Amino acid sequence: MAEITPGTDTPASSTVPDKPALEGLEAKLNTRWREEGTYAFNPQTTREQVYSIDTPPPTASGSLHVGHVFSYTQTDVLARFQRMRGKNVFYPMGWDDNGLPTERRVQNYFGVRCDPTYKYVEGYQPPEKPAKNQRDWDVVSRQNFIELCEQLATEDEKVFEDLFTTLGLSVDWDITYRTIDDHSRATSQRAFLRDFGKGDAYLSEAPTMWDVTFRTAVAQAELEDREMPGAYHRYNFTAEDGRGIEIMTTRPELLPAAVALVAHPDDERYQDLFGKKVTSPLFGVEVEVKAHPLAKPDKGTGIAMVCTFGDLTDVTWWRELQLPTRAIMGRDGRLLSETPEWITSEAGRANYERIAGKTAFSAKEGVVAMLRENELLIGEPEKISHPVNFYEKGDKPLEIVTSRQWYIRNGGRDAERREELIQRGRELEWHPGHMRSRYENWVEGLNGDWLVSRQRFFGVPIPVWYPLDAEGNPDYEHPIVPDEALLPVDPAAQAPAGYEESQRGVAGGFVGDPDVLDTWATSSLTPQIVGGWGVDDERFRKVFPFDLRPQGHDIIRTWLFSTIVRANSLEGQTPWKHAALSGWILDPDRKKMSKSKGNVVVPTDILEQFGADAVRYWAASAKLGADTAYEIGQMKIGRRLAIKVLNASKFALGMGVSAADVVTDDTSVITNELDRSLLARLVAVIEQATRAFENYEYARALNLTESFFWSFTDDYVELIKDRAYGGVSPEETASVRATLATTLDAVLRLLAPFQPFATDEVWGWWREGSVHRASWPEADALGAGLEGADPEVLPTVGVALAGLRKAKSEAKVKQRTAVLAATITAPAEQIARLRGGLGDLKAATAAAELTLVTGGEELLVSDVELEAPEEA
RNA sequence: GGAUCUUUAGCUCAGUUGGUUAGAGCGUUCGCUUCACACGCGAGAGGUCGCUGGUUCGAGUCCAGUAAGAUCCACCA
Repeated sequence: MAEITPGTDTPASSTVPDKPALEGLEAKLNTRWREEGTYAFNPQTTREQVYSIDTPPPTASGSLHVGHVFSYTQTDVLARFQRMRGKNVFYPMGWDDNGLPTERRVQNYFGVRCDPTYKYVEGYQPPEKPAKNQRDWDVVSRQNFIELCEQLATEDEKVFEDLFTTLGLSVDWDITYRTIDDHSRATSQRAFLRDFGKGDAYLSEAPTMWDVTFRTAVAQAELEDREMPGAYHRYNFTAEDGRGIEIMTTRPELLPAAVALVAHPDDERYQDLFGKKVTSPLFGVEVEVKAHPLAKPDKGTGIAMVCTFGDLTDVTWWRELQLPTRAIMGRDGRLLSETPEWITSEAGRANYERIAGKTAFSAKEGVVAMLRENELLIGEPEKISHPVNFYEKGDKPLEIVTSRQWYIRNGGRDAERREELIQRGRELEWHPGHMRSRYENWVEGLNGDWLVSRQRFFGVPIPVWYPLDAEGNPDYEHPIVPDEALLPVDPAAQAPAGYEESQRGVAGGFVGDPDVLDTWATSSLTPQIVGGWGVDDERFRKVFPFDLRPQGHDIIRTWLFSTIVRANSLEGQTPWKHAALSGWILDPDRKKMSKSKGNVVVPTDILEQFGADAVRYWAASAKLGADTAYEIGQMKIGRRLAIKVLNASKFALGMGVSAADVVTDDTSVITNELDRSLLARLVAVIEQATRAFENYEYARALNLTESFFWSFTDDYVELIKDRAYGGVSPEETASVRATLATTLDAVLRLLAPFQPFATDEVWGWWREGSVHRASWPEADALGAGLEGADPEVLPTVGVALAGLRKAKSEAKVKQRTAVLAATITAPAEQIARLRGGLGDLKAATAAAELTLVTGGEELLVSDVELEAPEEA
């Protein structure tokens, strides 16, 4: 963290080129930064010195997206600010290679399939070319599959690392992790076992949302609604007195699974039926009529058919009314092929056989056909469109099946814990603040604990075994857990302590839990994984709780929430101090960019086309949380700014400006009023930009700095050229040089978080080291040295300058055309300011005579006499 | 059904605790090869701040209502 002492004349690392350009800066400076360890975390540190970032690990097997560029730039800008403020920034990078996307990619890439019951093969080599037919794929053990994943991930990660370095992320590339590597698996399993030890993780047999394609249970956080066509079907149940009780349902195929009819307790129509039996049509099964306040009298006929299970309301009724379980939906999404024993009538059993083994869709057609044949259907089905639950990665509606699953307590079944988690959310500073309400909405809407077991093969195995009793039945009440020192383990491949592998599946032996953990069960531990929880306590204490969690607002309910759940359970606190929520990238039509819409922009192309500083400018112009249009125009502006930085710096340094001219507090050399005015404005910009950054409003800091910089180049630099070239006096030249040096020094620092390449390139022309290791500019000392300086001199002279330029523009002559005479009328105060820059104004406009007149309400330039145009 | 955000120039957006005549860039129009920059420079046109009320000496800004768009959550018979 060597900071250059301002004023020392140190050798520059490169010279000012004749034609400064952005091309090639990314490669050149990235090499230097890596060699010099510019962004390395210093482990010799105190917690107070550290600013730690819990960076989102991108899915390395996914495709590069312009959204990556957008959100990661926003984080990087904040990281660079903190680093310049003297923080020891802990900015690692992780790769999320745990989960379905990687599973699929590894399968297709190598032509292999994972079967956890297979034995590990040392030195396994996948087929040279993947077999075309999936049936011919190699079948490998979980450990071999994980190794293949790591192998492929290494290649995929290289692509991301290249993108991120080209983009200029100031990540410490020596600190990386993968969510499927040994350390992450061990951390995930250790955390799971700790939760289990405390009773925060538990095993339970219960109805769960089930994806019939992937054949796995899914959690509430992975659900999404999709609007689907459906139809209301009406038919009668038969009461004891022979009366028909009409019900309305969208799922007639579940009629064989009916367990009750439910109406509202106050519904007068059904008072006499409560407690009575009714019989289902077609299947002749008796069910009881029950009362429950969740039944809505105005919905359908006011009385609902409860099945096990059609939807989550059925689950509630089943639980609260202690209804029998009559499951007919298999885990493959087909009705059970065995006729259920509760259907006893001959006709009922014959009817069931007609739909046995069919998919939900075909069974529905079958039941409706039977209802029609028997003239039991009341009216025609009424077509509707209604929301249906889907697994976010699935393409068939979810079913509800009963299965034994692992859960982690998340407040979904416990008001006290829910309140605690809401409280944790309030301890966190949200940027922007309104994102907190999304978190609270989610927590308040939880309808159960977090289901973490998945019936998949690839992932972090659930680290438990079950003893088998004398009959060979697993004892789920007493799982066998491994010693933490042995983690990570694979219960499908390893025997628990005290058992031999030969006892697997044998009565009196053991069986491994076949499932893996939900990918979020590992992703929720990124602070623990990268912080070295449990293996490097010293580091963990220095980085946890993290200062910043940057992420997209779409994953508040998953990543952000689950991370809080784990930290709350494991550490009893909020895992971070600040959460920065990035917005979406929208295409120019204001639609979310996505692969399926075919409107994805490849980020490497735009980096190539505009340069990293330009692309970063676009990303950093958007506030946190703001969904932002993908806009090439902003990148062009960013590119223009970066080029301007190079050229304006070239000009200033060409005036003989050097590091020795930079002023920090002793401003005695700066005697000119215009110069003092510029610096007074600079001080204000530093103050405001710093405050904005402290509030995570980097876009505002950029805006302030940029505006100042353009007025510096367009007005100030144009005004002072004559003095800078030495056209007035040595004192005036010294004043200008000190002002140029001080301004350039500060502007480079202010822009460094946004445009790290152009600013560091210029830094190398006249300073030592990297601007990214220089300190953030301080306003106080400089401001004190400028006491009495009038910040309004420059803009007032600027108005006069514009007036004279306008006269030339209207006359359609060159700007360097001489002004023979002109009158400037203004109130006394402005006339006084004008005098401070009158010499520069005359020189810049080639004016021979400017008459100042006190009067009027605003500054007016009049009676401009211009030199006659030259002969062509 | 609950919650949140957005609405300012043709476009993309600033506008901090209410304070003179509402800003920027792009685009557009008219000019200029000015010795840092044609990947440039200068100048101009362009807005009753979604709408209706209210508070106030004063409202783009605060309050209430309303419209349109977007998002999150819940519901899913």
